[in-house]
Amino acid sequence: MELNIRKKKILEVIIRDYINTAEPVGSRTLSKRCNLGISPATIRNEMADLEELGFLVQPHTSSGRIPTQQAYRYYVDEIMEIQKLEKMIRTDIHRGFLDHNTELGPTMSHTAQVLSQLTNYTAVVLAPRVTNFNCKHVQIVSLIKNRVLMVVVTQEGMAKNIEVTLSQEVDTMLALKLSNVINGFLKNTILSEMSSDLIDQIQELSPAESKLIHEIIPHLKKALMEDASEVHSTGLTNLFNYPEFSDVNKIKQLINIVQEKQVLSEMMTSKDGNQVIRIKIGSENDNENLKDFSIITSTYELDGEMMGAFGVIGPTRMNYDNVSSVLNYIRNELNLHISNLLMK
Amino acid sequence: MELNIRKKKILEVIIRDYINTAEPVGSRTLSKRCNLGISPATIRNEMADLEELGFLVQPHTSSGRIPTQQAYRYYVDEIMEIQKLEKMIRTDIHRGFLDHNTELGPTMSHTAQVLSQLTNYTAVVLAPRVTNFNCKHVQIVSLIKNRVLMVVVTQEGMAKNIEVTLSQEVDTMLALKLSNVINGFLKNTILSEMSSDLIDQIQELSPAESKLIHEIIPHLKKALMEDASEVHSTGLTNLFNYPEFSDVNKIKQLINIVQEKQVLSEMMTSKDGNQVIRIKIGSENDNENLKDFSIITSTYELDGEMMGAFGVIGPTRMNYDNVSSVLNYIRNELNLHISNLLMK
DNA sequence: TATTAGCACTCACAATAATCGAGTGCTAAC
DNA sequence: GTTAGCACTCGATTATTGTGAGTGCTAATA
Repeated sequence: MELNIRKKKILEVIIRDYINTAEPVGSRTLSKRCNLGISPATIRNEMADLEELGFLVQPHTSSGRIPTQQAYRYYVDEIMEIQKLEKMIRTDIHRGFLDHNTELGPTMSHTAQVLSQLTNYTAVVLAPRVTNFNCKHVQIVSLIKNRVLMVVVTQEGMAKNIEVTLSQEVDTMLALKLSNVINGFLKNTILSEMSSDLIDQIQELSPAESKLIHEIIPHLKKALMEDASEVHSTGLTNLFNYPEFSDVNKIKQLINIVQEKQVLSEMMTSKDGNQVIRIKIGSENDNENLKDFSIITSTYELDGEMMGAFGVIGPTRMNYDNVSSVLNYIRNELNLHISNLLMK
Repeated sequence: MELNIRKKKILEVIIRDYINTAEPVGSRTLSKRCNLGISPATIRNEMADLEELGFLVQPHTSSGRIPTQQAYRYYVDEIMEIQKLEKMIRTDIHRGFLDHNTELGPTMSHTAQVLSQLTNYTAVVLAPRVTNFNCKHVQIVSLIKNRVLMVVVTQEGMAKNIEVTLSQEVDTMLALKLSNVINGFLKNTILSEMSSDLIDQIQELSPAESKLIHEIIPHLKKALMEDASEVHSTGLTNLFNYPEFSDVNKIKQLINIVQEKQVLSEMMTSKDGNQVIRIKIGSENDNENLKDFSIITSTYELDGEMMGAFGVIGPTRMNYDNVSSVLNYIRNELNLHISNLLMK
């Protein structure tokens, strides 16, 4: 859908204004704000056209107009240009990361913190995942009697704990031996290909030990399949200040979103073209609870491999420009620091 | 403060009624509800007395009366008796725990789930802590280059991860050796007593290894000092249904409480006499955000040693009877299952 | 033909007034 | 000591009225 230049300009001003004020925009106000030198009457005609085209609606006759989701989509696709962040803010962010890049956990929470602070919306950050594919090393630690902890270490140097109860008691020595067996195996192939048959071929195992390995492997596989990557969220209460969230039900929806970590995680890591910054507006979201929100996400990488995701949840009346700029810069920072952190 | 029997009865009925309805209680309604065969006028006189004594207030002249915090305190101390839960509910809870007692984490989240479901308030559960004192075993796992993971295992068979970056690269073999040194030490004493001098006395270490141990020990001590016990919370949105929480600011307070895990954890584990069920009403709470809430907590033990805590946050107009009964029973269940889980 | 001034009309919102009713305190009788 | 009766209070609800920012339409204008 192509709009003529004037319509485009008018739409832009309306959207910008509504994003700032949350108030329906009328022709008179608009005439002052946009310096096209056209009268309210003309603007009224244009607005009527834009309404017919589906870009605007009136909350009630005789009020100003507000943008539809279609308008936001048009704005994001055709009008908005992602600006570079101000130099000062950039250096601020950069310094902040330098102060928090000692460990993975703190880096993640710091990212969430910065995101919510800079955007004034709710931030969500997904920590890197530990999966079947990047599992490099497994250390089995005896906990007590027949309970053991399996520590899975990835190629990138992340770790994940898996606790299980086995059929037999495992002491420190046995735990060490079991670890060695599994790690010997991991030298040649990935975990998901470790089948029952392959286990039986391992020579050095007593029947009891073999039985234990047979118990352990499925547990490992299962735990690594589950997308249990940590989700950090901050600034939940930021949204409370916006007029559209004075309704308790909206807040309930928001809390439900943030608590359904599984869903959130899947949504943020699913591919969507080759977009670096991914914008989902209102009902473009599959999740029912997100129908009244917009969510802008991005991902961070290590060696070209997607490690995790992060983003911002806000009203559909979101400051798409600013959030996009912020995400864009944070993405670079995160890529930089994660690689420093994990590969150094 | 002692009240005569009639006053006590009247106060009780008012509190019960207000807890149910959240509406100020008037003399007429009351006269019907409590079967003492006294007229509204008499009740009015008694209510005037109770107001003078500080147990009741009127939101405005010519409305019914509502209980003060002092009234709730009196109710909790002098009137309420903790009932045994219904047989059916008890067996339900018990079965639920049997289905979820395979691992510690799930048991904790399940507890939170049950609590919030049975009470309709917000539930908080503190997982057992790993500290200097119960630390039995430390396993050092090489992550990547000079980053290692220290897995601390307690006497009770719980584990905690601590990630650190050291000054030198540590490979698998070295990690094993360092683990052995520390564990050899832990056989005789507790971690907090491992001083610099003692480290220097260990014979089998090369200078480089000694240096690493010198780095590791403070990290361990520090991490175990921090009260970083996991906090599970559920049923945040339960409170939204109560009329006193239609105000967004109240909700903000609640969210702040639940997010300040450190504070919550300290508050719940601090001793308070020998009370099994601890009730804090409104401003009895030190935390500013909790001034408008009541919180009822309890603890669970293993071998007489406090392991963790759990509780419920709700309006001061809370159903103290029911919550106390539930906590009481959950406490027993938790004691039972935790000991099964950790010691079996 | 596109633009604009003018005008009658609409309708949410705020302010004001009227009504209602559950509740009170007080007094006098039981 | 208890209670019936009564005048009174005051928040909540509903009705009424303005107000003003906005509209669409029409006719004049460039």
